[in-house]
Amino acid sequence: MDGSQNRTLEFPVSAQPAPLATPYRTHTCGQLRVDDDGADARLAGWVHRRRDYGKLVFIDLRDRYGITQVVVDAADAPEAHETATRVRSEFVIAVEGVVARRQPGTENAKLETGAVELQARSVRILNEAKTPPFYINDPDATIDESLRLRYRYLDIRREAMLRRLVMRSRLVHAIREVHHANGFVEVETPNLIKSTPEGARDFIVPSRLQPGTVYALPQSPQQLKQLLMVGGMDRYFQIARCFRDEDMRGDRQPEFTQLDLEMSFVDEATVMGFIEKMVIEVSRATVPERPIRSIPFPVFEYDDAMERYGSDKPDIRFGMELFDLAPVLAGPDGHPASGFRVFDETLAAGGRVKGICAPGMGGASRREIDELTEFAKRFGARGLVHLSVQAGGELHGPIAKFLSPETQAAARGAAGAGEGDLILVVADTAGTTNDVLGRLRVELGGRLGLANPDELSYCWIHHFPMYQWDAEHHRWDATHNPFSGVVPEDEPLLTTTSGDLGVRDEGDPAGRAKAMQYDIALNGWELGGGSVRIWDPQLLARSFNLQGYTVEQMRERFGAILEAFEYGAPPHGGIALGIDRWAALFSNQATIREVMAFPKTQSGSDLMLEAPSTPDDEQYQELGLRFVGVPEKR
RNA sequence: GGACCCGUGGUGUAGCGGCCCAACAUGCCAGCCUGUCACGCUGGAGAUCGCCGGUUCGAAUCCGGUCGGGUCCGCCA
Repeated sequence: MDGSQNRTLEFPVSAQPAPLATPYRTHTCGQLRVDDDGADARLAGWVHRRRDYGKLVFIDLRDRYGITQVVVDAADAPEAHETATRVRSEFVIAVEGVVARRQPGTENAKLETGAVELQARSVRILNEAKTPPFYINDPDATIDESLRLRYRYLDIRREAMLRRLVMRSRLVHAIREVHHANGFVEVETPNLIKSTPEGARDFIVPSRLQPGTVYALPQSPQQLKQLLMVGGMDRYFQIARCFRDEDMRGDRQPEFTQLDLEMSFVDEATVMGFIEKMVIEVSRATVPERPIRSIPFPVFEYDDAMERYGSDKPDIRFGMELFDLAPVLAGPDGHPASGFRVFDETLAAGGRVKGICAPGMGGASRREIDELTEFAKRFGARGLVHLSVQAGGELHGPIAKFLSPETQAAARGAAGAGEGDLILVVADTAGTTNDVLGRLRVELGGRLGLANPDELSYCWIHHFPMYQWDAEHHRWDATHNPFSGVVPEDEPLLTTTSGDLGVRDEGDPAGRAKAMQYDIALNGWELGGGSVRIWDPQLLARSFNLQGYTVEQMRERFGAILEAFEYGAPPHGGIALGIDRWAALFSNQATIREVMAFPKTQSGSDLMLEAPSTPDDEQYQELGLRFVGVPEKR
């Protein structure tokens, strides 16, 4: 997908129309063709490479659109030649001359402009350049990422980075087109707002006009878009910047971009239907070369996804589903009687014994097995049982001797395993078992190369549980979004065992309620999530109460939206998709940093601007601020 | 908050207790070259091995700390 894998064309970044001619140039460096033979032209750009033959100098001139070879001949243009010998890599120059078809046999098929060259009449140095700290003209060079970030403006000159940003621009453009074509209105919402609890820590901005108070940066425009629905906007979208003060990962930055949208008078099917159509159109417009694996997108019940893939964002480009060993291990009376105590005891205690089958890994080395076991333990498993399938169907492994031939055969059947395969089994609580096997599945899928890297495999996961029990605070916590609606048939469950909403218990019926919550996953990443909201103020209050908010806290934190809902809120629902993740997946990058112009490091630094920094005295004064308890640094 | 990995001329790597005041490639500088396109040839400059401290007769190499970057857990949707 990326430049490093395809070097037939250098800088085929953009085939867009040329910009208007300017005093510096008549054409771009990606534009000239045989048809221009004999024409006068001016080009301007950066010196990609210079080849000096003494009396003859070649300069590869580069801009965003491509590379054109400039020839400077001392015999034809002595002054230009003299300048050309002084030119160095990354100098900014302007060249005037005549376009000429190259001599037969000297054409360069690697350049789109490779059939012609610009024979210079004059060469002007617009700006000199220091020797760059890394290679700009070598697409295969590996460069330390912190160096790239420190000199991001140079990194952006590199083909791979440039094409990713151009692709991202196409992505956002396609999003806007599809939404406008479907009657959506793009509305901007403020970035200086009030804290809206969404689980993550807020970034805080102190107010100068009201010392002692702060704004919060939005974690998402969630409440604002719902208020737009109350405002009758009907169909809203925004390319919204969001801020969350949490620790970073390859797919998480403190500020990131979401496609945020909301629709009125809809149910789950309407919203998912539109989003699916939109996602398909946007994918085809942005990366037409990448096939979408299945349309319509597969839809999984949350419970089902966890059961089959051990994940709420399954990568379904390959199978290797988890399987249940409980039926296999049951004795004639239905009680666990495999003979292997760990399995039997786990099942008797209400846990799960499940496995996955790694095709062709039956010959895995001791070292590989240890690695996988270590992997499983890191995610909470107490151990990992491995069984390799021998030629006669017999299972080999440390615990194989506990299993009768009948049990072995049944296990092989459940696993769908054949000769040479490796069966991996985890016995633990349902949560741990699924989680560990789900992670193993992704890990092994990667090792075995089971996923087609070209495919885009979207799927839906919906009907998440409404709440998770928060033992520490003794309350129900919204699994996703505190505004998510409950599926109509579960509405009566939004109550407590005691019937008194003030008294909450882990066994409350509310724990069984399913949300009208849908996530969309792409190739094993969570691309986005949304829900049909609770629009009935009474029901919303009930839900908030289950989540442990008192009436006062609700007023304090959700006052605007609760009040708004008393003035007639339409049924509404929406979704938010991570643009950075989408772009990273479209360009097969492992981190969203690769599709952001100026990302931050894991510790939240901008290595180029050297942010964050200490405020100056005046800022402290104006804001009435003082840092206390900050360790001396720097 | 925690675990792990990385840090050597401009860049990417090698060296992993004395053979190293550090090697290779590329870049850079100078000279030569009229058809190259990762041009070629000749010559040259350039790092005390992130930083601080320790162990040792001796440290780029071992240990501790620290700073920076990354991956992951927690956190986060």
